[in-house]
Amino acid sequence: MKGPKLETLPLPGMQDLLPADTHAWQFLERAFWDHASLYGYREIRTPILERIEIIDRTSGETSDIVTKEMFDFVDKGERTVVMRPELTAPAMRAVVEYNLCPPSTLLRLAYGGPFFRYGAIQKGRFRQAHQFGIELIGGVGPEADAEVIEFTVRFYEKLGLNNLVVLLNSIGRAECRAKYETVILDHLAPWLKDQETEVQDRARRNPLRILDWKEESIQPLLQTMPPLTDYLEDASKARLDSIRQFLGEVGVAYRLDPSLVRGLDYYTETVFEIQSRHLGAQGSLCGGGRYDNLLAELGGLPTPSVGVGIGIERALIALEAEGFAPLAPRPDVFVISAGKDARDTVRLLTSDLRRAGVRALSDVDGKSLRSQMRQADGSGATFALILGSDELTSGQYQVRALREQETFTVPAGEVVEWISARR
RNA sequence: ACGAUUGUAGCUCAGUGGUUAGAGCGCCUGUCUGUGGCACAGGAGGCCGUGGGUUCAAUUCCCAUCAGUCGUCCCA
Repeated sequence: MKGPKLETLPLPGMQDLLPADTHAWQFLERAFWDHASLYGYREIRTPILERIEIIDRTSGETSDIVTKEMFDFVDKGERTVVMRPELTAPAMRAVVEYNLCPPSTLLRLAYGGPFFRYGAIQKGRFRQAHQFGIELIGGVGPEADAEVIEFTVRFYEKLGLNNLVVLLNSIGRAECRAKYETVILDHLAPWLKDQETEVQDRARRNPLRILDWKEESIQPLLQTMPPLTDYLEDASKARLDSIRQFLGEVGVAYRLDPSLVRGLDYYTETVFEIQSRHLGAQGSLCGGGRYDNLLAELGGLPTPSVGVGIGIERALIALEAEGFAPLAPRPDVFVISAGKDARDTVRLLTSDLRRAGVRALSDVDGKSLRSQMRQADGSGATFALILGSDELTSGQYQVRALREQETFTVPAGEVVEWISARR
């Protein structure tokens, strides 16, 4: 029943995480959840599939993510569904549905999981990627923005990531942004006239994103354009100033970047991003900001909120560049049978050791003593416990300390405790 | 989407228009009747990414395709 050879590679942009990789992931996951609990953030888990409207309405119909990077399809119930391209909107959908954040309350949510974007693939960019995130929902004050930013910076500090740059900006509230967008278009009108219609469309669809454009010919114009800061409402300016003050007070370094905008349309006022010098083109490790209108967009009560998404793959790439190499857990003992007589005892003793909380391995194939010693060595076990007919009759077991190359004799009845104490 | 580059052993990579395609590392067995790393010897393991074309002959040359990597765009 052998057909043509199956393609066993994962789909483009998808990754298998092998045992050699998952240890670093587990390390990162533990670090994140420890950190989240320190700040009082509690986990929420939502489905990977979402109704497409949830994403359309929130991410912005003009964003790249919605227009060309959606993993969407029609399910058997003829619903158009999408593999979530980010985690904030789904979490907020749940907040609305279960009214998790009634008026005048504060809600701290954390999450971690996969998201999907059908985009180009390169270093640090996948079609299935993973992120952690937190959302501080119902927080109006600039303290909320500062808390989320500091949370993120401290998380990276704990991981041992240095060489980070925190970029900070305010893109204002909707009214102010609308005003500024006409300023942008006016300023660029002479230049835009000579561009292809595709470029003109792109500009009109979302003028703010022009700040981000990398085209050479537009750079001089961007230089002379009045900054968005000039058009911010007083309240937005005051918020930005307070955030800067709060970050300064706790020693979080940042850089104001007036050209920082985000790819998702739901942000208001505060936006920030943290970059690593290690990643080059994909320098952004995480991105976040304030989204005061998102809950209302989803049909909930207007609820000011701020959050961040932290890319797991990118954190790992940055960690690796810093020389981070997590140690795989090693067995405490490898139990070896010298000759067939001891196999039963080996099996039972291994079971006893494990039940006592000792990481114990043994051979399952009746291999030679030498082979078992090699397995023990290769496993990185601290001890090799050797059982043969001599040991069975004398009741004195031999325990070999593989690193120290010393052999101890331990009475059979005490061997579990002996190893347990020394592992 | 576009551009560059690469697909040969489990891994890293040589190599050739012509019989059985190689190395290092790793793996297995033995030298060593009950003690690992070191050394030595032996061994297993390849539709040379896939499909087509040129040719007496293709892993090698050509085309296509799929996939990886890197970059542009954008982002986590």
